Amino acid sequence: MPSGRPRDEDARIRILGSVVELVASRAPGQVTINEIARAASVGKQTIYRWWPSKTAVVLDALVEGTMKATPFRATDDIRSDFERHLRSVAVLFASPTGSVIRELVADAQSDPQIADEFRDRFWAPRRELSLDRLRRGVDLGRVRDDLDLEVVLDAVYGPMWLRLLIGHLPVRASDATAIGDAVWPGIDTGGDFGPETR
Amino acid sequence: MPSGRPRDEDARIRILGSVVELVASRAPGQVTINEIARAASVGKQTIYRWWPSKTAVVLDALVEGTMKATPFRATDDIRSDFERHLRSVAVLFASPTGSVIRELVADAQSDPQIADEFRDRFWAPRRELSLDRLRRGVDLGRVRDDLDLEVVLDAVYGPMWLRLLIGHLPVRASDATAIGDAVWPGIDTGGDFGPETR
Amino acid sequence: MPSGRPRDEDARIRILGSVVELVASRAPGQVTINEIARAASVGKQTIYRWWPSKTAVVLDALVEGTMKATPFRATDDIRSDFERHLRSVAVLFASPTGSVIRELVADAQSDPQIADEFRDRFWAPRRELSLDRLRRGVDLGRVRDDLDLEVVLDAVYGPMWLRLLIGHLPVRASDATAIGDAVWPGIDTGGDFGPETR
Amino acid sequence: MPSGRPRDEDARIRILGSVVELVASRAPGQVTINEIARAASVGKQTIYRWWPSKTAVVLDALVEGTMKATPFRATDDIRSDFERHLRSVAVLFASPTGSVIRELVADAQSDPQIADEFRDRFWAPRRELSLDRLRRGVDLGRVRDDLDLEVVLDAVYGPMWLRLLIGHLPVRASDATAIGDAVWPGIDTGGDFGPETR
DNA sequence: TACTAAGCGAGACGGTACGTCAAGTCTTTAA
DNA sequence: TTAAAGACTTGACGTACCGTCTCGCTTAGTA
Repeated sequence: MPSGRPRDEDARIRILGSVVELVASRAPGQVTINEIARAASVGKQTIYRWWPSKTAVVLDALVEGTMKATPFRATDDIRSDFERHLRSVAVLFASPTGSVIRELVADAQSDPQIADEFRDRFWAPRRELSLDRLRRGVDLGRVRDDLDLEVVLDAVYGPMWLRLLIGHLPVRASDATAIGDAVWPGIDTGGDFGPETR
Repeated sequence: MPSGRPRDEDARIRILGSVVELVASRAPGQVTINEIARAASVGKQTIYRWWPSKTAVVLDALVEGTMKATPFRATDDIRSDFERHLRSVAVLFASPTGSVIRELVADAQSDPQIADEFRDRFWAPRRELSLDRLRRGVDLGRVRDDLDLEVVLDAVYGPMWLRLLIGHLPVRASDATAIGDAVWPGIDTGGDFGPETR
Repeated sequence: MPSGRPRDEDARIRILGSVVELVASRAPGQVTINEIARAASVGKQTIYRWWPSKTAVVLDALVEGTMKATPFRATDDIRSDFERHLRSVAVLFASPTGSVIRELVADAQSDPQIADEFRDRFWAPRRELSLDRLRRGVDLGRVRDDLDLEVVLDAVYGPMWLRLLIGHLPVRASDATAIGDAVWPGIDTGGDFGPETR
Repeated sequence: MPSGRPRDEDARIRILGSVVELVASRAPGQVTINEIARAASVGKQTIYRWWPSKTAVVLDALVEGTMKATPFRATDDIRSDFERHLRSVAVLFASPTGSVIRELVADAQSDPQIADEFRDRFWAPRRELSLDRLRRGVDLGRVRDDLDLEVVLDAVYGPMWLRLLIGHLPVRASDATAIGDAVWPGIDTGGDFGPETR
């Protein structure tokens, strides 16, 4: 039985909220721990008690805030499911959360531990969902079964991620269709199974 | 006619060399200007005299060091040209230069000016070459003409870049073929024009 | 031959000056390094580059500022020399420097190294002068030669120091005479040698 | 009639005991409230419920622990009484309590309130006893009646206090005699009244 | 051959944020 | 209501880098 004052759950929420707010309000990487603490009306020590670094807080804020932001609709029209998902990814990337992700990927370059956690807690769960959907397509006989599915996913989501991180082009929900147009014909079996047909 | 002592070209070379060496030797983003200066046996001021910031040095080191590292072979077998190029990209990303690129993309997230310069000096020139190759394919009638070519390029190079930046999978030259297998069938016109045929 | 930018002597002077000013302006021990740095228009690092701790700065400020504040007049009238010296000590203790000394003695209680330095650099030189004067009195046959001179000095200066540190009574220059009246008759040989006589 | 759980008297004793123990075991001023609480197996709040600050606890520990440690023998041999007292003071200063006193005097330099309390509760009661003894000597005609008795006491006890606080010489019981030798001849009336004579 | 102008290595400078530490307060459960 | 436990806010600490500055010295071109 734990004794002593329990962790202040409200403080935790205020901290994560302030992180998203601050990261979105300026260039990522320009947010300081002091600012977060002040914005959340919290002592710096309270942050360091529960997170090992600023980036760890940002990661928590990201994971917590986007757990259900990009759901996958599961129909038998796999391509359509993906395009729909791509659209929700685009919306997410264009939102303040997009800045949080950029900040995090940047920090992950210099901290392998953050990189691991980012992949485990943010990337992998989403990836798994996409992979499931793709495998379902293979099972249905609508997606080729001779492909490296990891490569397929990288090709499908690559455009969105690259534009977020490189910035050579804007991230637009409307590109979801263009991605489908470019990638899907090479992916599907070409069979005519009704709703899958185009 | 300029008087005074001329710029020490050797110092410039030592600086750019030390940058690559140091960035490769540890987690990117952990390299300090002081270390670079010390490693290059150079005063810090000499760096700031010629570059506005540490990241600018890194960018120069990158541009200088990769000017000819990923050449594009130009044949009429477009797919083959791309796969060959992808292989050279993989080799580059796996080399110390890969770390330099990661460092730079990380820094670009927080500094729009760096982002601009990175795109102008590193990304765009390569992109242009790829785009030219792709347009040539369209002209030859071997690549579909109804596609958003930017999206196609993002899909083709996305896997390599994503693996470099996210690290969910290793960057391997052998994946070049898998990328071709997954993406190309949706790109080409399916016509039988000889060398292009598969 | 030293290379690099030389130490900024003006900064050193500003720092020591600000220390005295700040220590005098409030309760000793309430002065922070940040305040000193700000008041001296100096980076905190500049302080830490040259002194290991705040207290070391305070000690330097004290030693530097009082090197000649309490001179000893050397006549053959030993008692008179001491009373004069006691008066200058009282004046020193009542000045801002008094606060600096209190701060320093306080810090010395918790840091043996500071205590050593304080004794070596502030206490001992003054003590030596007093001891010399007293020995001269012995040589002249006007001060008893059967006494522990260290004890005598502690008894002579004890009242001033105790009042500075304990604060049970004010430090007044006029007490110099009272101290002479109380202690001297037990110290001198009682002989009548002219100016020494009372 | 008070309800609720009664104050734990044992906790109070454990706290004061731990303070003395801890202050003696390291450089004074390095003891934290957390350590005291832990050593006394007590919650920090229990300390703050009964004392306003850490230093107040230390003061209580001092006053409580030394209430009868330096008694004054009252005979008609005033000098002898003082020397005996000086010896007990030396013993006290050399004991763990000496460290407590040093800590307290140090803290008193930066906190006038602590300084007041220290003087009221520790210094003044002892001082009053000494003063009484000295006045008795005046009444007996064995101590000069033309002296500032406060100055006399500062001169008599100064050596012990100075050595405790400055540390230029050790505090030794044997110095009590040397102090008597140096100071007393100037204090007494020189008359031959039997036991007082030397 | 001197003089002038700029570059050079070195390292101190003012400044900002960091992550740690202790003080004193608050909030829980148990007695 | 008090106690132990321990989380809380606050604010100073000492460190690390940044980008700028100043020193003595070097390396050209100009006079």
